[in-house]
Amino acid sequence: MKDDYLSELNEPQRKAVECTEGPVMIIAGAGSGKTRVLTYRIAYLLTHGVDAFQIMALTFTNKAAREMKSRIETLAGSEARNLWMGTYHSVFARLLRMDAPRLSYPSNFTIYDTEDSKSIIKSILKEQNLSDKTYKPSTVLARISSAKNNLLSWQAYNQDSELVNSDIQAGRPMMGKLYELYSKRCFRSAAMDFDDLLYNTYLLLDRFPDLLHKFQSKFRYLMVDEFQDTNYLQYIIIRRLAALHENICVVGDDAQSIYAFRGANIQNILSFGKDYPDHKVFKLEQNYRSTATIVNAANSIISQNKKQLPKKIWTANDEGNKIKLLRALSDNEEGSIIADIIYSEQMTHDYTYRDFAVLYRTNAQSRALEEALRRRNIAYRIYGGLSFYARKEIKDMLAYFRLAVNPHDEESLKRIINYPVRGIGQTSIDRLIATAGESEVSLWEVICNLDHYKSGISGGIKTKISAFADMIRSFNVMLVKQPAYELAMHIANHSGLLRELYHDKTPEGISRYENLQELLSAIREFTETGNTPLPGPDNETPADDSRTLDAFLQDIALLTDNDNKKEEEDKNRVSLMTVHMAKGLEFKQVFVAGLEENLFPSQLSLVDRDDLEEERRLFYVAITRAEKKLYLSYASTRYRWGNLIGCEPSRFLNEIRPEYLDQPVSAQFDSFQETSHNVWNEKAVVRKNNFTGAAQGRFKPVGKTVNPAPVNDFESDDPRKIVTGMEVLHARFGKGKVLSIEGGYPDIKATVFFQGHGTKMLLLKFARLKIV
DNA sequence: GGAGGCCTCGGAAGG
DNA sequence: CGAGGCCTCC
Repeated sequence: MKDDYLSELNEPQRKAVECTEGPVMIIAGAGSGKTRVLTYRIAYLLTHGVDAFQIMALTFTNKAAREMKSRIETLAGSEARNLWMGTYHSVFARLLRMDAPRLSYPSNFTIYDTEDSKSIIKSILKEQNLSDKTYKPSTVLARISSAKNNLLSWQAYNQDSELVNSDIQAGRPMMGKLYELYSKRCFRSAAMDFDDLLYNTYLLLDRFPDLLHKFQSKFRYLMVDEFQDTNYLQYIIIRRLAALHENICVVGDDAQSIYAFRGANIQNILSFGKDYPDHKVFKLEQNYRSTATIVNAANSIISQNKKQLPKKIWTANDEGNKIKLLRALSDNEEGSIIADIIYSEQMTHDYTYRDFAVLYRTNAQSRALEEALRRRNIAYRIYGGLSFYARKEIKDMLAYFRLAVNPHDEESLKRIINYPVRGIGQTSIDRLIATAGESEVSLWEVICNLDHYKSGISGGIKTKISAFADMIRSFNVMLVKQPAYELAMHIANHSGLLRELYHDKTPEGISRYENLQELLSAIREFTETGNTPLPGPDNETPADDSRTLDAFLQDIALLTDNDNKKEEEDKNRVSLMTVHMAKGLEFKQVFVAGLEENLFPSQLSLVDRDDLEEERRLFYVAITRAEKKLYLSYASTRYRWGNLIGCEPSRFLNEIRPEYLDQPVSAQFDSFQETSHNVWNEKAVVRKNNFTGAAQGRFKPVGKTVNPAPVNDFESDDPRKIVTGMEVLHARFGKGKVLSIEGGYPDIKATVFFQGHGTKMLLLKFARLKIV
């Protein structure tokens, strides 16, 4: 009875679920029920006598972990909460919280995000008088990151003549030194960056055999999702952990590896076979998601790649519709066509907005799509963009919280020592940092002992610094006895941050204040219910420890995506996102926009064969998101950094066998049927706008204006009325004069007279007009 | 300390 | 073109 759910699986899926002992590799094609197999496998272990805390399951994202965990709970009961399930970073951070003191780190170490890391590098560059042009912080960080992911400490890095020479060749001889300084600075701040969470876990297991043995015995079963996106270091760690029991199960699909540019290593799939010669392989090749046409088209594309594991994805689903090719004259028209189809599909068929997704290669493409959807009042949601916890005001508040927990955290200290303003200027801060660096102690250490360290700071400022230190210390003292919410409120009020934002009555200021309130409510909820957005297993956390601000910070440190936005996801909206973000999702109808050479595939990938193969896998991921209908669209012109450029259809379109398409791929656009939306909506630049009358001072031209010309008299502030009579410059027709207009700000359709070209209907862009 | 000017640069993105 | 960083000026 307890195994009822197994009947929902097909033969290969069931075998993969039931083969729990020994090394197992599951190759799971797109739409083959990969997540289902993984969840059922864990549920199967739980219902067959394995304790949840003996299972470690690693996922690619927090979201995947959360979803899988709740599904396991419905299958196998609340015991599932005790699983060690999460991302590599969250699971390893939890290990490190237990044993970091072995590495001379405190258990309450701070976790630095990428922004913190870059900021450290910037300040090191400044101190070392190095240019951030030759040493771009992102490049330096990437180099350090890749060193750690190849198990190279800064000492080992500097002894590796090949690396040192390649840095010298690249004109960056100081790279090794920067790695050293960066590592030391993180250590002094009692902080780890994302890579340290992996690297230090490795060190812990490598240096301390007792710990290695402890964890090896504890975790009898290991499972790894999205194995194709695992990097070398991650693989080394799980191999170590699995060495005793060798119950290791990896699940992945080489055809969907789209993160090689970030260190993911498909090679791991091959290494697995060598490292575990007696491993079993299960291939999940039946696709349940898509129509036969879509599956076949996807196969015809991916087969162009040389590097791939042999497998044959098939489906028993209906043939379905042919793939629709959409050709547009411009990026804006592409948006219009897509929006029109979405509108009519949901009107005439049994579809609703949430069934649609528009996928694109670059974020910049979203603008034209958004405008088209907005114009038709179609609700949409853009995935990606700035996450809640990345906002300035949130990071400021969190910096206070982090300092209360760990005052040595230099990045947080620098961030808020003079925010709100308390008269500690940049010069003083620089002096303090320099002093800390010379004495090799933390910034906090210097601030607490101003008279001991010779920093050259005057008495008056010393007093201010000491007052700040006293405040932080008082927060720190409250940490142990105050519940998270009360302490957070106390800090928000006594730091002056809340007051600072309360008095800012600009729209942005109000929004920032609201965001802070939202953060405080989240902490309140955490304090009252213990709920955090992160699926952290809590069985080993002492109960009295679980509602402190410290615990809250730990829970959110590794949370970056738009989580706890449950109600957002319930809304009925069209989804807009990059193909990368779409991995793991599925939609009834999918549009892939911008299928043009140099865009998808991106021009940066065309130099390198491997990059092109990854680009093709990306395309494969895009089209396999579709269940029922797939549309591929391309435009003949597109705005790129303000310039209109000509585009050709993507080579990928020609790699699809023509029988799966509704029409041949063609670069000819002449025969395209005009609709009300695609007449002449190419952008024109407004050349002239010296406003007079009522609009003067209300509308301000942003950017350069040329050739001033008289503007019609007007009474209204309505920019639509201002436009008439204006001179515009068009990419194709040159200068013209606006005769009449329709529509609304900021996109106004105008009839324009061009000498030699007659009158044309144009879309005028008013993005350059700012209301003041 | 904040607003505005000038310069640079431009792929995608989890933790 | 537009975002972000840095510099200057008030």
